[in-house]
Amino acid sequence: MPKSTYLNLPEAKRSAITQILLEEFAAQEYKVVSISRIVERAGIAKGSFYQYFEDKADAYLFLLDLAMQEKVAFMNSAPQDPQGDLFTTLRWMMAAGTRFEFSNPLFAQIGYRAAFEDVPLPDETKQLMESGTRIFFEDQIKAGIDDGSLKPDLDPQWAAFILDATFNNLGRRIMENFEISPQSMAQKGAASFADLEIQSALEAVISILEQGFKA
Amino acid sequence: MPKSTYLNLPEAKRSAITQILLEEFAAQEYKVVSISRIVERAGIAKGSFYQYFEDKADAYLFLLDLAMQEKVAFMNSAPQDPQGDLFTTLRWMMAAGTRFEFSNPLFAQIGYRAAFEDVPLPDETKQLMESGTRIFFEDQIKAGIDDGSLKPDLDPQWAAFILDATFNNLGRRIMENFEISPQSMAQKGAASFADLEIQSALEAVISILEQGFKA
Amino acid sequence: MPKSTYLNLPEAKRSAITQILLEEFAAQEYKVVSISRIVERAGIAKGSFYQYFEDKADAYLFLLDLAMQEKVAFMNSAPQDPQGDLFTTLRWMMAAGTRFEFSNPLFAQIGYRAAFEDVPLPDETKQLMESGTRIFFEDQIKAGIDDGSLKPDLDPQWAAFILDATFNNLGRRIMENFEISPQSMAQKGAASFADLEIQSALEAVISILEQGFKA
Amino acid sequence: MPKSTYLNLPEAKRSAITQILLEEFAAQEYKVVSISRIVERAGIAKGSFYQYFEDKADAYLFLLDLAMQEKVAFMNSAPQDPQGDLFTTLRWMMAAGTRFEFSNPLFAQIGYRAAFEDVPLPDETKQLMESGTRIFFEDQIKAGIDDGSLKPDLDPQWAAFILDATFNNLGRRIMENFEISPQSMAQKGAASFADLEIQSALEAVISILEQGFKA
DNA sequence: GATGAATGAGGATTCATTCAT
DNA sequence: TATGAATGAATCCTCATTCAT
Repeated sequence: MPKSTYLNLPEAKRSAITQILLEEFAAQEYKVVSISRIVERAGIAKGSFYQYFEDKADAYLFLLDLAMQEKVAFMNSAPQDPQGDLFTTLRWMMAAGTRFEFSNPLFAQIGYRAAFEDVPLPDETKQLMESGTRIFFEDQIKAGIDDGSLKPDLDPQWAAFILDATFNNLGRRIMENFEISPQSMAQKGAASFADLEIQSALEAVISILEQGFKA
Repeated sequence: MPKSTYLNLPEAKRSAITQILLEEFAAQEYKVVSISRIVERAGIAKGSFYQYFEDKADAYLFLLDLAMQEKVAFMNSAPQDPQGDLFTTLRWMMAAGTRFEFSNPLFAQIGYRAAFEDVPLPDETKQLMESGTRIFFEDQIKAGIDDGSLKPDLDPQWAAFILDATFNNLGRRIMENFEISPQSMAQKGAASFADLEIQSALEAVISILEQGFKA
Repeated sequence: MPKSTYLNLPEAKRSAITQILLEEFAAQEYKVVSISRIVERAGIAKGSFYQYFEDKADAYLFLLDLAMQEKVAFMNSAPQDPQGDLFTTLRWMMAAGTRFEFSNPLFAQIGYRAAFEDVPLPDETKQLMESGTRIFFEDQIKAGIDDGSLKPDLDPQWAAFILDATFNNLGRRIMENFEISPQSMAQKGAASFADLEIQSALEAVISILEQGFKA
Repeated sequence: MPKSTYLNLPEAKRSAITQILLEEFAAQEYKVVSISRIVERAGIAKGSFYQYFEDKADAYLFLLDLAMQEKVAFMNSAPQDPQGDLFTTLRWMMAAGTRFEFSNPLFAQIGYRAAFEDVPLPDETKQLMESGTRIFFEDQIKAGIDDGSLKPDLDPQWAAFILDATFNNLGRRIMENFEISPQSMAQKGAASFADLEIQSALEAVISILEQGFKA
C-alpha cells in the first residue's frame, strides 16, 4: 500500500501519477513494467517514486486494490432486480461485468493480470482471485438447478467454467470488435456502451448461453 | 526464421535446442525470456545462438511457426467424419483441440501468448492469430444454420466468440482441475487424456454448448 | 559541531537523539551509517536533522568530541594513587581504560573507529587520536626508566607500542571472551566488570606485561 | 571464486585488475567498495566485471583467498629453525609475520578486514580467521610452559592475547613510524625491511615480550 | 561454423541533502 | 523552528547483442 506521502499528494498530481501507473501496469506484464519509464512519463524524480511507494510491488498492489474497489463500487451502483430469477441475475452480472471491463478497461486488465499472470501476490490472494467468479457462478448454478430454473443435468463445475471463460473475455472481445481503444473510451466514457450494436452483441451472447442453460 | 546454420545442425542437437527454446518461451513472457539462460541450458556458446537466429524475436517466430505446424499436423492426424453433421465436427474440433493443448501444452502455450500477450509479431500475423479459430468457428456456424442443424436465430459472430473463449481456456482449466503439470504430462503422454474423468468433463462442456446451439 | 538549535533542544529530546546517534555510529562504519535510519529511529523529521547538524560529518564529530570528554571525565573520576610508583599508574590506567571500554562500549567504539577507520576527520585530529595514548604511555615509560622502576634497556617507543596495542584491544577481547554484548552490558552496567573471572583475566594480562617491564 | 573467464584473461590484464581490486578492497570497508569505481579505474565495462566474478562478494573472496595463499607462501619461504626453542619460533613468526604485513600491506589489510570487520563470509570461516593465530599462539605457549622455557605462571589464554594484539598491529605501526606508504613500498620492495632501524625496532618489541614470557 | 569475452544501456533501489511550506 | 516531499546521483546487477579469434 502506498505511503502517506502519496495519499497526501495534491489530488491533481496524485491522480495523474495513478493514471500513468494504470496505463503502464495494464499495458505490460508486471516484470516488464519499468519504474524509469513511469517516473519519466510522470515527470517526477526517481527518488520520489520511492517516497510514494515501498517498491514496485507496492505500487502494483495499490493499483490492484484500486481496481477491486472500482469494480465493487461499479457493480453495486448498477440497478439490481432482486425479484428476478437466477438467470436474470446471471444476465445482470454478465452485463454489469462486461460494462465494467468496458468503462474501465485498464482496471479490468489489472485484475486480469492478477488472476492469470505472474505477479507478486500472496499465494492465498492469488488463488482467491483465480477462482473467485468461478465459484460464484458454480453456486448460482447449483441453486438454479435446485429451484428448477436451470437444466437438471447441467454439471455445475463445467457450466461455471463456460460462463467464466466467456465472461473473462467478453469485454476485450467487444472492444476489439467495435475497434474501441482505451483512449477513445476515455473520451466517450461508458456512454458508448449504450450503443445499440454493442447492446445487441451482448444480448446475442447472453441469449445463446441462456438457451443452453435454462430448463 | 532461423538461419541456414540452424537448419543444417545435426538433428539431435537441433531438436535439443528447440526443446529448450520451447520450454523457455512457454514458461515466461517474451520480454522476460533470457537468452543467457537458454544458451546455458543448451550448452552452446552465446555467439552460436546468434549464428542460428537473427535475434531473440527470430527464435520466437521460429517457435511460433513450429507450433502452428504442429497444431495443423495434429488436427489433420485425427480421424474425421466428413459425413457427420456440423455439430459433430465442432465436437470433434473441441475434443481434438483440447487434446492438442493436452498433448502439446508447451506449443499450445506459445500460441496462446502470441494471441494475447506482447510479442514481436507483424501486426497482420497477430490479427490473423487472434481471429484464426474464431473465423473458422464462424464459418462452421453459418453453415450449420443454413443446413438447419443449428438454431436459426444464432448470431454467428458471437456464437463463435463463445466457442472460441471456451475452447481457448479449456485445456488449461482441465489441467488445473486434475492437477496435471506439464512435467507429469511429459511422462504420461496423451494417454492420460483418455482418463474417464477427463473425458466426462470434456463431454459436460460440449453437451452444454450443444444444447445451446442445436436446433 | 552541532548548531545552537541542537543545544537548545529540551534535555530529554536531545539526549534521546544523542543516544541513537551513538548506537548507529558505533555499530557501523561511518560511510554506511544512514541518516534515514537515524531520523526514523529518533522520530524526527529529516529536515530537523539538518537543522541540528551541518551534515553527517558534523553529527559524527559531535559524537567523537563527546566520546573524548566522557573518557577524560571517566578517567579523572577514578581514584588515583599519585604516590604509587609508575607501574602502579600504568596498571591503574589499563584497568581504568578497560573499564571505560567496558562501561561505555559505544563511546569506546566511536573512538576506535576514529583512530583506525575511514572517517571525515581533519588530518591533524586524526594523527592526534592515533598517537594520543601512545605518547602518554611513552612519557610514563621514560619517567619509569629514569626513576629506576622500569628496565633501563626498554625502548620507550616500542614498549609504548606494546602497551597501546594491548590496551586498544583488551576491552573488546574480554567482552568477546565472556560473551558480553553491548546490549547485555547496557542492562548490567559496569557492575559486571567486577566479576571475579574478568578481574583475574585483566590481572593476568597486566602481570605478564609487568614482568616484562619492571626492573 | 572468479569465473573461468577471469582466470583465462591475459596475464597482464588480469593482474592489473587484481591490483586494482586489491587497492580498493584494502583501502575501504567491504560495503563501501564501489564496483563502478573499480571498473572505471580498470578501464573495463561494468558487464565485464560480472563476467569475471559472480558478484561483489565473489571478487572479495577471491582476494581473500589470494591473501591467504600469499601469506602461507611467504611464511613457508622464510628460513626456519626447527631445532630452536619455542621462543625462537615465536620470534621467527613475529618477524616473518611482520615482514609479510610489510611486503604485502594490501594483502595484510584484506586479511585484517576479514577478521575484524563486516564482510560477507561464511560464519565458520570468520570464526576460524578471528581466532586463527590466537589459538596457534596459545598452543605454543602451553608447550613452552610444559617444557620449562616459559614462565610457569603464565595464563596461556591471555598471554596469547598480548602476542596476538601486538602481532596484529606491528606491521602497520612500523610502516607508520618510518613513514612508509604502500606506494613507496611497492617501489623499494621488501628490501627496505632490512633497514637497520626497522630491524632494531622489531627487535625491541620482541625482546620486551621475551623478557616478560621467558622463564 | 563456433566461441565466449566485451559492451554499455538499462533494471530496481537507497542515499544525503535541499527547500518551500 | 519544524517539517517532509523532492531530488538525482549513486548503488549493485542483468540483458541482448557484437565481434575478434
